[in-house]
Amino acid sequence: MSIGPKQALLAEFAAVARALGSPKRLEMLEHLAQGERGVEALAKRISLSIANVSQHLQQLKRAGLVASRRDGKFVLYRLTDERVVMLMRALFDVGERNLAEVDRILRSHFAERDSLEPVTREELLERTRGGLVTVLDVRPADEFAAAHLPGAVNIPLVELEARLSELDPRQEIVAYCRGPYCVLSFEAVAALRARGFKVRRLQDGLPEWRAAGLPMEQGAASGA
Amino acid sequence: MSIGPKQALLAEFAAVARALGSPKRLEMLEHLAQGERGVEALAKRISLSIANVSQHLQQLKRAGLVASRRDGKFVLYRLTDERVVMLMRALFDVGERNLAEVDRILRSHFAERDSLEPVTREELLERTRGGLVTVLDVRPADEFAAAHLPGAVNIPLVELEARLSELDPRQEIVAYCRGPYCVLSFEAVAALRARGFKVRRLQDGLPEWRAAGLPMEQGAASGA
DNA sequence: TCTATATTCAAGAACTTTATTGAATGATAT
DNA sequence: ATATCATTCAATAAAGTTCTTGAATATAGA
Repeated sequence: MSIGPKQALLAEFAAVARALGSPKRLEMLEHLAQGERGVEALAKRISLSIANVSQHLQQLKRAGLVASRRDGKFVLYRLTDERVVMLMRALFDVGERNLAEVDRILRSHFAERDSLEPVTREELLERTRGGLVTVLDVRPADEFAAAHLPGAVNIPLVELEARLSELDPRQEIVAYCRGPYCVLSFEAVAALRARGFKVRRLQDGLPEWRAAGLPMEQGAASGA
Repeated sequence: MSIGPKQALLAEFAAVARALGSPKRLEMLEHLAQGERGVEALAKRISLSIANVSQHLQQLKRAGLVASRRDGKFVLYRLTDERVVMLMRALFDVGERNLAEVDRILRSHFAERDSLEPVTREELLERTRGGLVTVLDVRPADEFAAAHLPGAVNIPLVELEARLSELDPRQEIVAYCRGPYCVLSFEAVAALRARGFKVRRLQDGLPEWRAAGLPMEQGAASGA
């Protein structure tokens, strides 16, 4: 008896899941969710050899999670579509709710997590309409330039200490970065709170914002 | 340098993805999505040794995808929550949209698929209110008994040919089974169409209905 | 055409996952 | 207690995955 169409389909879907089944590849996907990246750029960010990154990218491509195009000497990779962001969100969601170990890590490293009460996209949209909030993007400048939330100010986490004066201590700040588990925004909130700022984290990051079809801005300078 | 909290989190999420990365386990999850099952019952349905099924179940459990409870001599497994159904849906969705091979399989085995224009949950809800449709559950009787759509008639696929007289040829029929790729409902639609019935497929199956928080019925006899 | 640069391919060692087998555990009923 | 049945554990061989290394392509510019 040969395998039926159902087993064949499940085998394909399982292959997609397997492509998601490596921490390195998840990290690559999170970076690609910010925008297109070349192989070397990715390799640098996640500290892996170029050949190795290339191989991981082939796997992601075979699984239909990323697509690529050539631009001169470079090959640029990107997520195939927003469905991939949704899939990652669903994966993280299950992990966060059902794995004790995840809970432990979140608690031990992001102690304030519970008290932070993250801001939802809808909430942020309403508040920005009133002009009541500073939206703070703590990702590196190049990622900010590629795309960011409308009116956001960019202060990469590493520069935050040095550029505190750019922030108005009386206005509420909403910080965001790459995604729901991007460490940058957690640390930004911790650092700013310690200095008496009124800060909260955006629940998701830029990719989820984009996947929700909400407007974005491009370019280096903004808001501030 | 030790691994940071981010890598630790991604490692956990990757483990969840890896648990989904086997066709057999996906098949088990689809069955568990219908309701609780014992180890032996599962083993029978997907033709795998009991020991093997048990080991797969341990993996799914470690990944937080299923939970278990003991009932006398039996250990019954179930999905941890509806988030798992959402995750599988997101996975199938990405596969269906982005993998040429999936498209090929769907086309070659379910030629009518495009012409079928599946009925959405919302659409079905509206139509049942008007009493215009026969809702047909083509899953085996025991799965039907565990839970089914309100007012549904149960005719397992294998009995369909013999029980055609139970269906009213003038009324529109909406067939459903275990999930979006459950073969049963595709075949039921094909068989009934060949006999001149007006049939369509429900877009999803029972698990998605449940995950959406819609009402269900239990018990063997119903509707008809 | 030749050279430099970005990426991919190929082969191999270390490690992980899978299916199989048979033994061990845990709960129930005699 | 003992026997019985459902399930899990442990050990193993086969298959698959990961990372590394060095060679092979493909493009751009001289």
